[in-house]
Amino acid sequence: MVREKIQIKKIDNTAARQVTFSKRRRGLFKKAAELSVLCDADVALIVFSSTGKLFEFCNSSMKKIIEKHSTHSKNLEKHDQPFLDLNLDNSNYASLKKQVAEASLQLRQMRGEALEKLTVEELQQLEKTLEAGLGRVMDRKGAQFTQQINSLQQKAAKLAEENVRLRRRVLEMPNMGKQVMADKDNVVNEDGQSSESVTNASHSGGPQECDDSSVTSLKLGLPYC
Amino acid sequence: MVREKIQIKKIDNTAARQVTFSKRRRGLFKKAAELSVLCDADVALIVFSSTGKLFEFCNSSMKKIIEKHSTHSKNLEKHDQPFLDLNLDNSNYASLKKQVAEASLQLRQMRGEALEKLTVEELQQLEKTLEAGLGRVMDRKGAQFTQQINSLQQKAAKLAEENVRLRRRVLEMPNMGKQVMADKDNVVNEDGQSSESVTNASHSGGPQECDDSSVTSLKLGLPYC
DNA sequence: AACTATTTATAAGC
DNA sequence: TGCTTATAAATAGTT
Repeated sequence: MVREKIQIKKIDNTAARQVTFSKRRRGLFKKAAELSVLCDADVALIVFSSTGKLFEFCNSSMKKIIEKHSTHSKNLEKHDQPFLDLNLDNSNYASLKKQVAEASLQLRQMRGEALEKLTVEELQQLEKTLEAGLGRVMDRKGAQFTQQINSLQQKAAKLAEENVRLRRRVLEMPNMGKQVMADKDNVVNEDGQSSESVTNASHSGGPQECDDSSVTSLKLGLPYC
Repeated sequence: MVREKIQIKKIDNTAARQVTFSKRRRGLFKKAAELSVLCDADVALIVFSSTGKLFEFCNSSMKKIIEKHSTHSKNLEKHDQPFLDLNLDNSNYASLKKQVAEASLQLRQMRGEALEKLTVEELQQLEKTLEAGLGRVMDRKGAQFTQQINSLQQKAAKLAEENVRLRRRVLEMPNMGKQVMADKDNVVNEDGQSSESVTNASHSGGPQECDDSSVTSLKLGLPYC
């Protein structure tokens, strides 16, 4: 990266490797600390040198973060052997309790309860989080509404089409009288949900005028004809 | 580090913080990986974003490294009573996991994540909850501000009172000269936080005119005299 | 460890 | 999110 670009592969020369380890380790830990401060993140960094020496960094409590990490990855794992799991790291049990308590408190605070112990800064942070969440929820709701409206419009369009077809049929058979009734089984029913209004329409009399009143029930309030 | 050098302190702007988090996180993980390869080191890096999202890197097995780390630091920890705790109610373990999962999901949804599976009705409910919570948080914040202001006003009033008393004393003893100095120990110091300005004020000379300049440092910017 | 030429990382802006 | 650019930081090789 400097006097000459290097390949990222194990440095053969032991002395050189140790020097690079020292330099880069310092750089890495500095970056880790900066990230945790700048971005308010929880960072845990554990490094074992090739000689087995331990170096670690954590902006809060290493134990806490490791527990949090365990819980996170546990959620994704399958519960193959719960007993084995328990015996192997029973420390998780206590941490789970803590997590439940912590999550409950957070939930309560987001609902506006148990705010007494929060500082003004924490309240401000909470407010920001809530505003952001609220914004996303409202966006999502809007999207859902839009989707429903689109779906209804499509359905309405199909029904209107079907309606036109039915009316044509009625007009083409001006003398068939009650026969229209027998035809209702042939009505195309796209998805079952609208069958009621469709059959209602075909039930509403035998030969009929092409007046708008027999069609309005299919408009669903949308600008289709 | 670039267009402009930045101070290493929490980035206030949420959007900017997230952008920086993404960029620096990538950089940090790259460096961690390079260190592990170049220097044949064991590296484990766990990062939780401020929104609770987990990012991790490990050149080998996270579990292994954490265990290795535990072994190193376990020399300091005690094992209270892991067996007792477990045996007494291990049936709760699974339910605790469920609770954590449920609470996590709820928290994420309140933060505006994982909304895909929610119906419009659920979204509406969530929105109401968030609005209510936000309202309470803002109320609380306002109350906190009010309280701080009141407390400051009271403190200011007391200081102003004390000031009047001191000035009177000074006026009543026009010929005592340096004696005022010996009186400074009687100055009421409410909480220690303002002692500096108070003592400064009483230090600012012996017998003095009742000019405003000797009082301004006690006004705390509030409309008291 | 110090030096420094160069590569990398990245802050700000779009 | 990704790209660009100007500049700060990191650092490989040398001493």
